Amino acid sequence: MSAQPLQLFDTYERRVRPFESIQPGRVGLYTCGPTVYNYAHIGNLRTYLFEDCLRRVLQANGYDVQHVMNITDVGHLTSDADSGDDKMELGAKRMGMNAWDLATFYTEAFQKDLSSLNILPPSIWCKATDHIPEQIAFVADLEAKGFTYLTADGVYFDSQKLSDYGHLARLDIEGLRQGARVDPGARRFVTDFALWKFSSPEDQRQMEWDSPWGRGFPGWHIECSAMSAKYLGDLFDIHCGGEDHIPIHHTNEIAQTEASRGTRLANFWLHGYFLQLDQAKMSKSTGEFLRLETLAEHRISPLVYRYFCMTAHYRTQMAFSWESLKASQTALNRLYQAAYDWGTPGAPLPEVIAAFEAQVNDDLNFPRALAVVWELVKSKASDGDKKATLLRLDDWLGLDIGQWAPAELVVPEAVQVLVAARQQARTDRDFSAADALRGEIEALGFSVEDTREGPKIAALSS
RNA sequence: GGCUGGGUGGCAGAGUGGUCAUGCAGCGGUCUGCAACACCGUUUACGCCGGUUCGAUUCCGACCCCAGCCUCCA
Repeated sequence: MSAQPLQLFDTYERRVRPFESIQPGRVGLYTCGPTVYNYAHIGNLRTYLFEDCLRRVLQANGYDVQHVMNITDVGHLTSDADSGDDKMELGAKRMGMNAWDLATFYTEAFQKDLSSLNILPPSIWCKATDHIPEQIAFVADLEAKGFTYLTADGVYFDSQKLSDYGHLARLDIEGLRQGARVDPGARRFVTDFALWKFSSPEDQRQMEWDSPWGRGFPGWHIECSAMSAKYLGDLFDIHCGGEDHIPIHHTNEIAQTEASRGTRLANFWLHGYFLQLDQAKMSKSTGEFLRLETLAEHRISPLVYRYFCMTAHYRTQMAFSWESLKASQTALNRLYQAAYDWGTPGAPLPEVIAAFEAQVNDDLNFPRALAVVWELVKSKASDGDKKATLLRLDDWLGLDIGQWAPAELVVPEAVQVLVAARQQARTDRDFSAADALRGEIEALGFSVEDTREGPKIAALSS
C-alpha cells in the first residue's frame, strides 16, 4: 500500500534506516514534554510539530500508535551541574503561586497551544509528580545493581560503570573533562548525574517526598526512564525530543535504563532541530520570546506556523523571520482559497497520494511533500479530483483544509451604497467618478475588486 | 578549547556526480477602463582553496564561518 516503506533517521546509529516496529502493527512512542514553569515559545513548539508529523506518518502506515508524553513538574534544576534552584519552585515565586498551581496553569496553556496547532494529543499524559514511587523504585534498582553512590546532597549515577556511556551523543569524555567549567559539586565525575536530591535543610520546598535515602525530590532524567518503562516497556520503538537533549538528557536516560534493564531504551531516537532567531536558538533568557500569542498579535494563525515548520526538514535548523513567516501565510492562504474554489470533491488521485507518501516516508520529508502539493495545485486534473486528493493529504498535513472558508464579512450599509454607486458609474463609463468612489470605500476600510461575478468587497488589512 | 552537526539564488528551504525542487518576493506577459485577483512565462545559487573524476554544488582533505552540547533551554 505504501509507495515506499517508512525509513527514519536514528540518532543512535546516525543513519537513515528502515523502520520496523517491535510488535507488529503497534508503535510505542515517547516524546519528551515540557517543564511547566513557563509558556512554550514557538521554538519549543517546532519540536512538537515535528513529533506530530511523525505520529501522523506512523498512523498512515497502519500503525496503532501508543503515544506517551510526560509533563515535567518537578526536579528540573536551573543547572545540569545538579545545583541551582528547582525551576518549578523558582517559577512559583515569580508568579506568586504555589508550585502545584503553577504546574497546572502552564500545563493547560501548553495543551491549548498543541490543540491550536492541530497536534494530536498523546494517548497518555504523565506527570513526574504522579510517579514518585516508580522513580524511587528505579533508583533503588540501580542502587542494588551497584550503579549509584551517595553524597551529602543526593544519590548519584556512577557513569563510569558503563563502558559505552555517551554513545548516543558520541561524547568525547576526555574532552569534556578538560573543557568542564562548572563546579563538579558532589559528583565524582563530570558525566555523573543526580537520581535523587535531598531537600535543603534551610530552604522549605513545596514539592518533596520521603525516600529510602532521605526526604527530597527526583532528578530530572529518572522520570523519563521510569515512566516510559511503566507505559511502554523496557524497550519501545521511538523516543523523541529536541536536539539539545542528545548530549545530556537522553544520554542519561539511556545510561539509567541500560544499567537497570539492559536495553538502550528505544529502538529509534529522533531529534527535532532548533528554530534560529537572529543566528541563535530561541531562548527563554535572552532574545525575543515568541509565543503563538505573539504571532496572533501579528494576525498570523497557528496553522500558518504549522505550515511554516513543514517547509523545512525537521533535522535542520531553521531560520525564523517575519518575512519568511509571511511568505508561508501567503502560500497557505492561496492553498486554502484554491481548495475552496474547487468545490465538491471528486475522486482522489492515487498517483499523487503515492508521490506524497513516498516523500513523507523518506524520513519525514515534508518540504518535498509540499512540493508535491503545489504540483497538484498546478496540475491539469479536474477541480473535484484535486480537492479530494488534497483533503486526503490533509490527514498528514493537519491544516484543516476542508474546514476553511472565506471570512464572513459584515459590510456596512454605507459601503454597500457606495459600491452600488461605483458600479453604476462604471456602467456609465464615468471612470473618474468610479475611482473617487473607490477611494471613499477604502477610507471606510474596505477594498473593492472587479471580478466576472461583480464587485468583490474585502476588509483592508491593518 | 573539545565533541556533534551545518554553510544552496533577494528571503525561506529541498536535492543530486552530468536534466526541474517548491513556496514567497522580483521581472515580463494575458486579463482589467485603471487596478487587484488569477493565469502563463522568467532572471539570480550551491562559503573558500586544493584533490579524485571525462565531469562536482553533490565524494575526499585543509581552511573560514554558523549552530548545538560541555552552564537552563525543544
